[in-house]
Amino acid sequence: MRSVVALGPHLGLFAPPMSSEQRKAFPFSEFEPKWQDVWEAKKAFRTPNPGDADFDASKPKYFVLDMFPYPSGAGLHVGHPEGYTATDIIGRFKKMSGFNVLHPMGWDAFGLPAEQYAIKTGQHPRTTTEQNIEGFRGQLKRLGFAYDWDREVNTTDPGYFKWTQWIFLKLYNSYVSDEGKAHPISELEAQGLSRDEIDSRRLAYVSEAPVNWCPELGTVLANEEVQDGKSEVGGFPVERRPMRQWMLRITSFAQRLIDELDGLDWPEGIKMLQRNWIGHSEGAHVKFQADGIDETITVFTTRPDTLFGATYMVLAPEHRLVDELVTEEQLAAVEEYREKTTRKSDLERTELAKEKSGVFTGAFAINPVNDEKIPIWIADYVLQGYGTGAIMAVPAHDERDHEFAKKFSLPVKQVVQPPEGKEWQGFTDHGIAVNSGFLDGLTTAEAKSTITAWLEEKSLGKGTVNFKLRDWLFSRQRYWGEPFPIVWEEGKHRCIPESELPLLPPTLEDFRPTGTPEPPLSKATDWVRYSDTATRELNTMPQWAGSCWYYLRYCDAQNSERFVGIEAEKYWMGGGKPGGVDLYVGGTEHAVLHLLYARFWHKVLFDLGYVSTPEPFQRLVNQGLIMGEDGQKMSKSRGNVVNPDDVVIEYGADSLRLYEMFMGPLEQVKPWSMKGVEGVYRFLARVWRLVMQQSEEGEWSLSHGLQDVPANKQLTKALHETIKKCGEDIEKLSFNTAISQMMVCTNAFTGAEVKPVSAIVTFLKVLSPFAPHLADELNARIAGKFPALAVTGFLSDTVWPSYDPAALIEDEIEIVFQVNGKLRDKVRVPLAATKEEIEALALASARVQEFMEGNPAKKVIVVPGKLVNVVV
RNA sequence: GCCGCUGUGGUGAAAUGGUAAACACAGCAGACUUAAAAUCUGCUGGGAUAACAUCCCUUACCGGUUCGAGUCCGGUCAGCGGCACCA
Repeated sequence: MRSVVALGPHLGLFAPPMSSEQRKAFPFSEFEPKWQDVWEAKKAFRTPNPGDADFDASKPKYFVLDMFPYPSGAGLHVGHPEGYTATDIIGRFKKMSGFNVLHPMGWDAFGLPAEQYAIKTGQHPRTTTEQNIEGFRGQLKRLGFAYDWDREVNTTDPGYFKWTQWIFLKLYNSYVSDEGKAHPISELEAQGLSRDEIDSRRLAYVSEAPVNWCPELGTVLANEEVQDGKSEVGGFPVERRPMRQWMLRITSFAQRLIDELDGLDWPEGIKMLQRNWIGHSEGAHVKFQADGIDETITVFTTRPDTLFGATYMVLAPEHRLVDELVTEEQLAAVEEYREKTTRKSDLERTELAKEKSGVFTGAFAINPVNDEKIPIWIADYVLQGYGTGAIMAVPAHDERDHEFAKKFSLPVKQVVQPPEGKEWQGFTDHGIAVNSGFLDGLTTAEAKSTITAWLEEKSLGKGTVNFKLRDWLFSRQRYWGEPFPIVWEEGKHRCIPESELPLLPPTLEDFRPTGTPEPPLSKATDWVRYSDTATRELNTMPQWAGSCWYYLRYCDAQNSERFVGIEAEKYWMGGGKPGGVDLYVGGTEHAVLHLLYARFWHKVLFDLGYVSTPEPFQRLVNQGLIMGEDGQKMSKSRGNVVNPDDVVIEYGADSLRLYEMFMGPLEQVKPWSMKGVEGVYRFLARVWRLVMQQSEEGEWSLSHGLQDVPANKQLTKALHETIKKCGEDIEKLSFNTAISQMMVCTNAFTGAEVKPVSAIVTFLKVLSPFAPHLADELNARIAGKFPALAVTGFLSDTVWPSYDPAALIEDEIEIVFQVNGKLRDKVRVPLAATKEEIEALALASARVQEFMEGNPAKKVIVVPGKLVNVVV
């Protein structure tokens, strides 16, 4: 360190520090902002809609979507441009290939972080949100993305959330029919159903169920937002308490949300995550008569075939029948246990999962299949929220029940015969029913259907499908979100008329949480008062609301009459496939939450006839996380965060774009490398020098090597291979291999003395989706001297070049000779050589004969154009 | 524990069942330069050998299918991600 300091002044004396301009291998910092300005001024990426004068209805559409960002104060992260560059390349490529391309951008700007930042800094969230959006937009513009900024959406804009509220009204005023489709609630009114009956069927309804209350954040959270008993945002403890909340009946769509994944081009892994999350599980409800009192307890089981082995029953501590069942002697113990479990957070419950706990209620139930009296226990390993909150315990064939029975010395009775050599205790797989009366000898599958039919016949139970998915807790006690278009009067809710939308949040000086479950909107006393007798709903919607339908708004972002114009929606979301968006790129972190919620809303809108497809997103691709240079996840605390702005200043936007795509497959997790950025930067500089040359004084001018001559055979081949491979690779989102092909092509041209102009212009067209600034700049420079050979206007408006298959064919090809599958010799043969000729050549090869060691060829495999394998 | 994904040079990676390691990074050598940077050229998986000749080995590990396997099938191990008392 000391020597460097000491050297400083010396270097200063003999070598005055070069300006950074001179050190640059090509003047990207001059032309990149210039092109960005020109594109913006000329609206190069404006996308006309059906009905617009310049709309060409004969072209097919391509809707390519990014998961829109949450504009934080920290600004863009290198992870953002990864997906955005991928969609930008695809979008530009599709546009050049004759599609009308919709490639928009917007802001998911409501939500907790903005509100908390505002609280911390004392600014209004509207102010900080606007600042953050400014910052993000500026950063994105400096990367040269081909967005149609006229379609920008912002979830916090009243012109946007008016329609979020409008969709909520649709949910509020809809129910799900027996066929599982959403219908207007007016149908129920026409049937003369009572107010209470109607309210109990709305897709948006009020519930008093226990919810996840986070005192630190001052809000309730959805199950999906709670991880291990802590809030996903901030990691604060979450406790369960009953509160009056708005819920959305997503469970009514559970089966469709599973089934309709089939028609989507999504990664199997993501489909699996959604299926698991929804958690379809087939089984049966079984009714047990309580002994001595007039109550039945219904349990859910996936193994009705083991009913004969049920030796006790367990209810969740919160089960509504516990009070009725508990006996005098057990009352104190039960009370104590329930007290203890409700105090426990979810975190503690799972942490203590290793050790089973529970208490006997003193009551008994009758096993309907054999009239045995079995004890009823309560235990926290049975969850109130799943199934019926009660189980029949079959300790012989269920691990949890087995553990519990051992701890409390409850009887264990075998009812399934495992295959030879397996212990029956704790055997949970399928086998043969034993000790089970009329089920004996049946396989598990047969026993299941037999007992289910028996139960149904006797009205003791029935086959059921149960889901893990719960209804969606849709209200939050915070300020920075969409207010509900709902008012309360005499304890009843009703919606406000659509004409009163958008319902703006009140202007509040103090929007901090109240510290109680009372939402901050309660502080706006004037706003709260809707009429003399009615007050407004005080909760706001969760952040997910705005992102549930933003892709629809992009289709027609300025429409003030409708959430999206009918024609615009039909065109951009249509196309004959289940999903409307042709390509959706984003991170895996949204695999269950956003993607499930958006699908749910979309299906409701579809059923009600507002959109034309049953699914929102046809093809989904998850980009992989970009790790820090140290291979660790990027984070401020590790100090390994790469700021895209710094990369743009040092190497330019094209280098950043190209590097992000060259790192490796889009979907893969991969570490950042500044050396890698330098590598693609050097590649772009080589492309620059194909066209430009530098004088001694450092002035750039058009290269003398550029000449209006046809490319020779070798260069033509390299060029056409590049056109072909890049086109195919872009479709496959295999950008890294497309870029390496462009490098191969560039290396070939660099080696050539004379640079044929029109071939280079064609190459620039291929390069332009990846490095649009450089490509447009070089094309414009070429146009100065060769106006007839260069593209007029922007390369993004030109047509993607086609390749000539004939140019790819070589006169001679290399054939590999193998003996017993091992490479022994290679020869070049004319392309026209026949199979027989090649085989003869192989057998005549000295090397081949040497390794045949005088043995006769048992078999000769000839793969034309590839190889000959001689088997001896 | 269950489910999913991934294992290839020093590194990021590439390879319709057909020449493993394209393209890049790092490294080494050379050209240019007073010198350096930049640029250009060449070499660069491991081993045997006097050898730029030649041979052997090599895609986490074990086995199978095949004329031929990084690729297909079965098993094992490791890493990453998700779910986790879901009855």
